[in-house]
Amino acid sequence: MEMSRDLPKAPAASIPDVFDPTCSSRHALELIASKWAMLIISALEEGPMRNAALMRRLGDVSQKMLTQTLKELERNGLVIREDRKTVPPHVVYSLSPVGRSLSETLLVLDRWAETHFGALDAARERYDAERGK
Amino acid sequence: MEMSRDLPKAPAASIPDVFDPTCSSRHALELIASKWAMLIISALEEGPMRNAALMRRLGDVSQKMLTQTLKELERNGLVIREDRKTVPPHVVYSLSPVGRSLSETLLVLDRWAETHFGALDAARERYDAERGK
DNA sequence: TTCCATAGTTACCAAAAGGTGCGTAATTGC
DNA sequence: GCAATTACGCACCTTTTGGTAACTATGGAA
Repeated sequence: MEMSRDLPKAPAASIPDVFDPTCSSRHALELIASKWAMLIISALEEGPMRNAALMRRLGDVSQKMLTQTLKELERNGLVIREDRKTVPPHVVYSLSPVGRSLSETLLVLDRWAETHFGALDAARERYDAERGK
Repeated sequence: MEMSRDLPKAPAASIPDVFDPTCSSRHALELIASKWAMLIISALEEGPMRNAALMRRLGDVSQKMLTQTLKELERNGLVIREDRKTVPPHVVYSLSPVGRSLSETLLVLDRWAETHFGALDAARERYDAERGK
């Protein structure tokens, strides 16, 4: 426990702040600021799922993006990947506790989208009508 | 109020569902699933701001992306742009009521990121250590 | 006269996101 | 022997995102 006498540059164990570009909470935000990450987390909130089930639930995700996004979420500890190492493959994805804490907020966001998308559509139409086509 | 006798194709005024690729609530989600949109909305929650103030608050956004993102948010009715048409220019951005309803949820997300980014960092380090670096 | 300030725009470029299609492994059922 | 199954990996391509730098307008200050 170093008691350094002067901390000329250190931001004093700086308070976490998403507005601080050097704070890695930014990275956390950018991780979920992705088209598929949000939906995958929300989907897994309904329970553990296999690859094919997730594809069906998300509707139009490509195999590549699903795998890729799941890998990133697993890497960051939000999703748990259980590979039963059988042939044919049997892999089950589920939320970690941290992932579950996030899914609650994301479901609120989903509900916001489902509630207000009409207002957005209307605003967009109005904007495009008067301003540029 | 047309009482059509049969609706063979119409999804019965389908319940809004972010998992439905044809539901424009998807578009609403994707709008905010952007690095800067989330932060801009959160920043404007602190009050109306001018271009320069937003740049300072966000720390590392480029002028181009700030303008571009603000324009999209304005187009979708989340942000209000007030141009006083003076020289030098004086433009004030603020949240619309719909934008404000969103910002509440986004602030929860910000706080989630600020709370859990440490866990994500640790998980990432572990993952990279054992699996491919 | 020349410079500054503000909030842009535009052209140009690099990087990342995202899609399609093909190959793969080992076991089960035909 | 042969096909189907499942969850990928890889190569190739297009689109979107994002960054830098240069240019714009105009009234007031130096």
